[in-house]
Amino acid sequence: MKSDESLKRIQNMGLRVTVPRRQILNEIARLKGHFSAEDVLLSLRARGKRASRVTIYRLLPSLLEVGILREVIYSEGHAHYERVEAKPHHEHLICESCGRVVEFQCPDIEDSLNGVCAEHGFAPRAHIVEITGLCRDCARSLPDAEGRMAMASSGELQSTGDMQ
Amino acid sequence: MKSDESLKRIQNMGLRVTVPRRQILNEIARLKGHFSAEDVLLSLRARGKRASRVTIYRLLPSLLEVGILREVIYSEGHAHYERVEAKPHHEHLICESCGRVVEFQCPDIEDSLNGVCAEHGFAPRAHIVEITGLCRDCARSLPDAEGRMAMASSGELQSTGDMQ
DNA sequence: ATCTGTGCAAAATGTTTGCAATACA
DNA sequence: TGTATTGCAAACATTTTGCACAGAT
Repeated sequence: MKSDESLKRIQNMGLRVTVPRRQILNEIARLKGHFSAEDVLLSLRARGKRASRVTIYRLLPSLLEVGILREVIYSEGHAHYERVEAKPHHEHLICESCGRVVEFQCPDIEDSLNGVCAEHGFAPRAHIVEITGLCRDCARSLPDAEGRMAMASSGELQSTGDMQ
Repeated sequence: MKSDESLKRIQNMGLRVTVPRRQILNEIARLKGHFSAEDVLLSLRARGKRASRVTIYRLLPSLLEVGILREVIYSEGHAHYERVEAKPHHEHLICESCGRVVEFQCPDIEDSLNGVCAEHGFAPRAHIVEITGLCRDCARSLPDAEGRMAMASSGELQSTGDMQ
């Protein structure tokens, strides 16, 4: 999405178009993957722009609200975002050892979530599906990954085959 | 689980059994639902015990590691835990308006996650599935909350942050 | 006796808020 | 003009760390 279009969107929600906001939107428009508020700030500074950290923190929720961003990756103690239009919705496999994040899509899961919401009369706004554990490489290289293979859930959520 | 058994488990992983640890484990053993580090502290203090906040923060990760606790509820800015044996694994519907948390189980989702891990050669340790939105009551009482109800019953659960 | 665990105080994160100055509409 | 927005500094909430002392094995 061009940042012009984003500007129009935030304008439509009654927000003013300002220089810092334009800069932030521009910066976000060029970010590819996941990013934090701090990432946006550093990225801005790297190109000599000086919108402040506070302004970023204040703008991000609005960008969530108008659907320009979505929140992702909840298991790391701080907020991560990504542009909604940058890629189709997906979930994450997060390696606890090397930090690698693998994305996946799974229509079946979406369907199941669907059903659950319908059952409970729940109006969903967003969902998180994250699996944490060891990626193939780390599972191999860590000599004793015993204990880690035990699922926290009742299900037997174990890998059987080779990765990717 | 009796805290004796928990003590044995942490002993087996090379940790010493101490008074503060015994108190913390005792307190956790009587907690029913979700709780934070702070909850444990307050709960301890309420019964005149004085294990420190720091000790709690240092013990919790070990309890995760030995499978006495699991982490739950990631979308609130601080860590929440629950006893693994307290209830079977389940996922959460979280109302953004009233804060109510509804638990649900869904074998189909577990199966799907299973499949995904197998495909990627990923060794899962835990997973999070959370749906945030509006519970039935809040969806009704909030005057048209930005079209959130749109798919509540139609069965079209949309992607994260993608509801507009 | 040894070495781990404790707890205080302080630091480190990540995020939010009060307020005076500024800039948009 | 009038109000929303900015940015600084300071507050905040949660979690982590340095260090000297206490306690478990």
